Amino acid sequence: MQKKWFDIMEAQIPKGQVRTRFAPSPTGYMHIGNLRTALYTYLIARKKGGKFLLRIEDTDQERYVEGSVEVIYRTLKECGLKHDEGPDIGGPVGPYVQSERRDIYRRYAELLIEKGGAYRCFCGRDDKEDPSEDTGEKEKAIKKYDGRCSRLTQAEIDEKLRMGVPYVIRQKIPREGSTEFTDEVFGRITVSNDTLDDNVLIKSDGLPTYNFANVIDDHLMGITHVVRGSEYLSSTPKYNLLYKSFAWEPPVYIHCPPVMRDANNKLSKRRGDPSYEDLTADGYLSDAVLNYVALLGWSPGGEREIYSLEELTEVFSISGISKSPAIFDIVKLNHFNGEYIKALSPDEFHKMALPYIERAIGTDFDTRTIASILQSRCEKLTDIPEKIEFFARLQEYSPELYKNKKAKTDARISLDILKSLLPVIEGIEQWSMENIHSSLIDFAQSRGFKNATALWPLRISLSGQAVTPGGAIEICYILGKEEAIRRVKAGIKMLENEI
RNA sequence: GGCCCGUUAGUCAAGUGGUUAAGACACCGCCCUUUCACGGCGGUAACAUGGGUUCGAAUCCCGUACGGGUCACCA
Repeated sequence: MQKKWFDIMEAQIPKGQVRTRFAPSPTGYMHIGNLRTALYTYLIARKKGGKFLLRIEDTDQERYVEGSVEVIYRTLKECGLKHDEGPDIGGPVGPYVQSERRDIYRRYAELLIEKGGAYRCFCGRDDKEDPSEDTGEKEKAIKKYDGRCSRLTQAEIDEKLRMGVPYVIRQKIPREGSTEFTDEVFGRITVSNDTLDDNVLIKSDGLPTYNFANVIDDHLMGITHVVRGSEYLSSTPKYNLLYKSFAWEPPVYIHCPPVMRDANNKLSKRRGDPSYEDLTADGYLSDAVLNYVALLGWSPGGEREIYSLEELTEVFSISGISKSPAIFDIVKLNHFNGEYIKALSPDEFHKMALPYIERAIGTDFDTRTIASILQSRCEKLTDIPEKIEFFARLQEYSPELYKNKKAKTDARISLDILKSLLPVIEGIEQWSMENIHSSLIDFAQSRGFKNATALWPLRISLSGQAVTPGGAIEICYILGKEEAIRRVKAGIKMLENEI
């Protein structure tokens, strides 16, 4: 008894395990919404002890962008979304790149024709409209394909085939009845079949459309849970009809609402919204981005917000996914990032901050001390340069800065303090944080000043700015004795001229 | 336009017939502090709307408004 080719294919499908897939198109960058889809997909697989696969959907050769597959690999890796099967690591149901599965789609399309779920269409491109450009108040598509080729006789078909008339393969949608399915997020959805079109399954270039490739691959790869954006919600009935024609079991569907830039528009790279790599380039930590993104459209239910990937795996549940769109709020991401930065060990933070520190002020400073005063004060790594610039270069500043209500200082008091502070600083033998600290605090006490009163003018003279990372003592230490003295003297001179 | 879906503070959101309607970000105030920040404490602020059902509705039903998705040889 000879086995049919499709029996052989079927036999390879892994059974009895949860299998999910992230299936991006290689368009050049990782969209935030895509990253979130990848995360949820990963989480569902891990939570149920299943497999998470990566599949590249490159059936549209016009949109293919060179190098974008690498972007996908890199992003998944940086985020810790490790896939179990994929183009780079292989697996039992490869190939994992759609353009390499051409023959498979072709054979299944023909099988579908035999089963009566599809037909060849010789009509040629009907040049409907170019949907990429809005022609104002365009007539909305009432133009459904009328299905005329589905009524061709076998003789007519053979004739056209013999003459080499180019064709596509279209899905044959029942004209009557309705199709329904249950989405884990949106619930039961029913649509009338007459709203569905006989869509193209195999294009004239021989490659499948998403509509087809997706179904074939998900089935052949044993995908049990399909996670994707809600834009696919309305075409899902067509996919289910395909499953039905093949007599295959449809997967569990999990459609996610879009991530928005504002109330009316999706996040859009074209309109300047950041992608994942824009964010990391801008000083955001992968873990923070991932944590924030997890909470955009999903909630664990409690009050906690900070979760590592591992913890997310524990608490994630499909029922926590929201039906309504969520607006991406960079301000809240900043907060998350700040929290992640604070949670870093001093060593880790120093390592991450070092390039930014060196770029801003060179290599002549005690970068560990600088990092230590920076860590609780920045939300992004890119905040660093502007905060520490003054260490390298004291900018001109206004004597007004010496006046401070809370510290109870003005120019005159400041001048007095600076003058008496100068010998104190000059007298510090061992230039250590402890010594500077005790000398300065002793000075304030012996003169009966509040610490703030004594240290405000000092910090101004050292930094030339009202807001600095760290206080006078840290800044003194970092600048070094010689430079500190030089700046104090400059401050004195300035105040003398002022008064 | 047809079909599908959604709507709790500025934003993310909890909430599944009875709550003083959580929490977080942002904002404001106070405290702490060598500034800012961190931290602590407190505050402003929400159930789109109209009808039902019910002793009782943010929660259930219907309508309205607003918003989104989709209607490709794109995914």
